[in-house]
Order: sequence, then structure tokens, then C-alpha cells
Amino acid sequence: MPSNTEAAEIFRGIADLLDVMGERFKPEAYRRAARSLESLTEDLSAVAARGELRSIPGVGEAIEEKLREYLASGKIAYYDRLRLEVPPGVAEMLAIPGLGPKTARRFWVELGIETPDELLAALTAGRLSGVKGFGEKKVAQIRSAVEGHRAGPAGARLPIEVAYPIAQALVQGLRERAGAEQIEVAGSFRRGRETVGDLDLLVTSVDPTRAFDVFSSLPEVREVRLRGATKETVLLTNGLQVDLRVVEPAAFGAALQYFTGSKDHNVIVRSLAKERGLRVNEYGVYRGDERLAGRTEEEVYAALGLAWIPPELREARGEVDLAAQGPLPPLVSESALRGDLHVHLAPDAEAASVEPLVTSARARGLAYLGLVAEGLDDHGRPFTLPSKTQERLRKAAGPKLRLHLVREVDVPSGPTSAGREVFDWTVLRPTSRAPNPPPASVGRAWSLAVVAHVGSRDPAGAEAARAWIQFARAVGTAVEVGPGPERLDSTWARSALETGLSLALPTGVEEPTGSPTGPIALRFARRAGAGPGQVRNADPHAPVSGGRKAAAD
DNA sequence: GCCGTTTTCGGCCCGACTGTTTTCAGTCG
Repeated sequence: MPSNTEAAEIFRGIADLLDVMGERFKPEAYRRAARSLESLTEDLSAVAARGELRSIPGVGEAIEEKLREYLASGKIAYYDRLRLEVPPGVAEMLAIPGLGPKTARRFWVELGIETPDELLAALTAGRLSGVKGFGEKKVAQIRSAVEGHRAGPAGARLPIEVAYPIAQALVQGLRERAGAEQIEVAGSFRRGRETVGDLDLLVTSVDPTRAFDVFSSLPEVREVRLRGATKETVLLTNGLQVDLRVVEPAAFGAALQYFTGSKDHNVIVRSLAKERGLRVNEYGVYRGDERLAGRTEEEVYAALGLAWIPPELREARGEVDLAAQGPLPPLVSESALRGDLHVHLAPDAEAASVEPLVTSARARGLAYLGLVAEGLDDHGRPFTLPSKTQERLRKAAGPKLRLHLVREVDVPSGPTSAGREVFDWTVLRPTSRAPNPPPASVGRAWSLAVVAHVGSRDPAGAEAARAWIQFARAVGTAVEVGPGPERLDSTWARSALETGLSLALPTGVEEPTGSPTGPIALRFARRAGAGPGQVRNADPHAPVSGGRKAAAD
């Protein structure tokens, strides 16, 4: 079964092989097409059926043809041919840090080394000593990199919810001890991508050396990879790579813009600058030698005639063209969230203290909570919130925080309509990975519902997600978006918004302060382009009082 | 191989860092 992901993988494979063959621009062209395919919300075959493959950024005549071939046969002959020319182990060597296409090619052509294993053997046998360009240090560096590569697949991307607390700890450490003034985590972390390959930290400081010293002595840091005048790269104990850059305040905005990316976004921004006789780099926007902007991102975009673009949208999906026409429509923000539609108390809620939940809800400025009063606990056992606990909660909440009772129902196996009068709304929880939603008529038995607990991180999950989004559309419910394998990510959020659905965002109100659920869910929604009007819990009124129209669809 | 209200040909981001070098090549982001 052809898939967008597989097509992207093939293109990346082609790019690697072309790299080794010494091609200059083709590899990047194939990689660009691969990135586009991955960010497509729609299935490739559907785009092909409409004859619109060429509308995908980076897809031209030649790549369109290869995509058609792939959809028809599952294969691309060009790729197979390249693989005959270049031994697969040579391309694999590109995955070794510090070893690029030029070096891999030299190993292959000049020394007959075709795999990482053969490279290690050659190093051990001393075959590289005396070879031009390979001094003692270089040999040691390559050896260490090859061994690291063999030990495990380094550089696996981390889910953002795993990276989030790490980033927070690093930022806090730097802020407290390094005398850093402005600190920001840039890169794909700031764009709110589902996974991050590394972290890019950016600080302003009058004393870069001190910042680097403090940074490399943080408990999370295992080793320093490199240190220059403006940049330090370290490896954390968990293997994550982190870059720290120190810039002067006058360039902070430009550096932040530059290192937030994405790559494709920056290419577009820079070529636009060129058209206008300007030049953009990480220090600022320049006309000749004159720096026009650099202190803030707003300033940088403005100097190019653009409105500021939220980081989550910087993915080269037309956002630059929009920003050239005027301010972008506002995205949902933390302060826009007025309630949480789906809050769980711990299963032993009878004993649990309810005050932290109420305090946390107030701190977040929430006006209402939809508390799951009946459903299944983490182990799938039926669970009812004791009425005593409900009472304690109501008392603690007071008049400003409204409590609503919510029922969480397994679909399609759970009950249908009984109990409507007791509960204010229903959370639909598809049974694990069920790709088979019930008919929409069943779903309409609820006055309002939120589809939650739909994951999408594997092919089976993706199929289920597609089906449940269709179901939600037919029923007129919102779908929950957020981090973790049990929620829809930003790509699915975009897909849901495109079909006219609204989103439900968890605020993380029931979790300890600083937990990543709320902020990440918000980033995913923003990444999908959601405005406040498209988020159900950005409505100041709980869905029961003002939102029955939502069920009408 | 892609792309185009200056181009259907001739561009394609560019600066930091390292190592091996005596002025630069390779890699990375």
C-alpha cells in the first residue's frame, strides 16, 4: 500500500545516493519534495487523482512522473538503478556524524570501503594514516563517530512532550546561573513540531564564555562536542544534542528568526529580501552595510514588508505570501482558553485533595471544567466520581469556576443515550485503535460530544484517525488535540479544521504546574492554524449553555 | 530537479566550526 511517508523515504534515499555521486542541487530538490510529502494532510493518491501533484511544493515534471510511477507500481525505477550504482553501505555512512558525501565517496572510490563495518576495520588496520586530509585528530574523530553509530541509531527524534521538560530545565539553569538576559528555545521546538531532533537555545549575554561554562556544567550535560566564539554544542545524558548560541541584544530578533526556521520558510524569506535589494542573516536585515533591523522578530519581518508570522506557521505553506498582504488572522492563545472540556481526577478521587485542581484552574483563568464523573479508569475499569467528592469540588470551586459533569463513553461498545439528563456533555472515547466508528445517527444521541483518545502515530492509527474525524464531522463534535500517542497531533488537527470541525484542547489543569500537556496542545492547534473561534473551549460559555447549536451540524 | 510580476535559463542561504592547511575543504544547521 503506497503511502506519503514511504514515498518521502524513497526520495530521501535518492537524495543520499545522489549526494554520494557528487550531484550539486538534485539532492536538495528531492529532500524538499520529501519534506512536502510528509507535511501533506491528504493522501498522495487523492492528490494524484485530481491531477494536482504539481501543486505540491518542490514537485515538478520529473518528480511528478516518479510519484505516478510509485503510485502505480509501488516502486521507482530510478531509485533501483541508483542503488545498483552505489553500494547501500556507502549511503549508510552518511548517517555517521561528521561524515558527509565527499568523505563517503572518497572512502568508497579511493579505498574500496563500502560499509561502516569496513570503515572501522580500515581504521583499526591503520589504513587511513598517511591518506591526504586524514590527520591523527580526524581519524580519532571518525573512529569515535563510527563506534557511536554502530552502538545505536543516534539522533532519533524525541517527542516534544519528552523534550519539553528538558528544555525547561536548561532554560532555568541558564537563567539562574549564567546571567543571561533573553533566553529562547528556537528550532522545531519553537515551531511546535511533534518531534525534535535537537534543541537550539539562544541567549543574549555580555559574557559568552561564562554562559558556555555554566551551560556545560549543567547536570543534564554529558559532554561538550564543540565550542567556538558564539556557539557551543553539547550532548545531554539522554543523547539529545543541544546547541547554545550567544548573540548581542541588537541581533537577538534576527538570530531568533534565523534559528527558528524552518529551512524552507527561511529560504523564501531570504529570496524575498533579495528581490527587494536586502540581505538577511542571523545578525539582521541589511541594505548594503546598513543594518535595518535585528533586535526583535517583528522588526525583522517588518523590514521585509511582512507582518510577524507566528513560529508555528513557519513551514513554507504560503504564510509568507499572506504576511505580505497584512497581519495574519489571530491564532488561539493561552489566554483565549476559558475552560477544559475533559478533566480527569485520580481514580481514588474520594481521598484525593480537590484544592490543587481548583487552584490550578483559577491560575489559568478558566471559567469552567468538564469533570469526568463516569467512565473508565486507566486500567479500563468502570469508575464513578463519588458524590461526596463532587460536593467538595463544588464548594472549593465557588461561583466563579463552574463545574460540569461529564461522562466518558467507550464507542462503539459503550452505552448510548441513557443518563443524558445527568451529564452536561459526553466525551467519546474510541475503543483502542478501533477503525470502525458507529453510524453518525448513534453519535447524534448526545447533545454534545468530544472525540478524545484517538492516536495516529502509526499506519493503523492513521486509518482510525481518518475514520473518526469523518465520524466527528457527521455528528458535529469537536476532536481533542494534544501530545502523546492517545491524542491527535497537529497534522490531524489541520485535517480536522479543513473539514470544518472545531478542536478541544486539554489545558493540563489536572497535572502539576509546568507539565507540558497544555502548552503543547496549544502549539499543535496553532500549528494547524486554529483561531480562537475554532477551539470549542475558547468559548467563554461551557458548551451546554450556549453550544447546543453545535450538535445540529 | 525546481522555479520564475525583473528570468523558460541560470540561479539555488550562508555563516560557524574543525582540521589540516599556509588560504581552504568539508560538514552542519
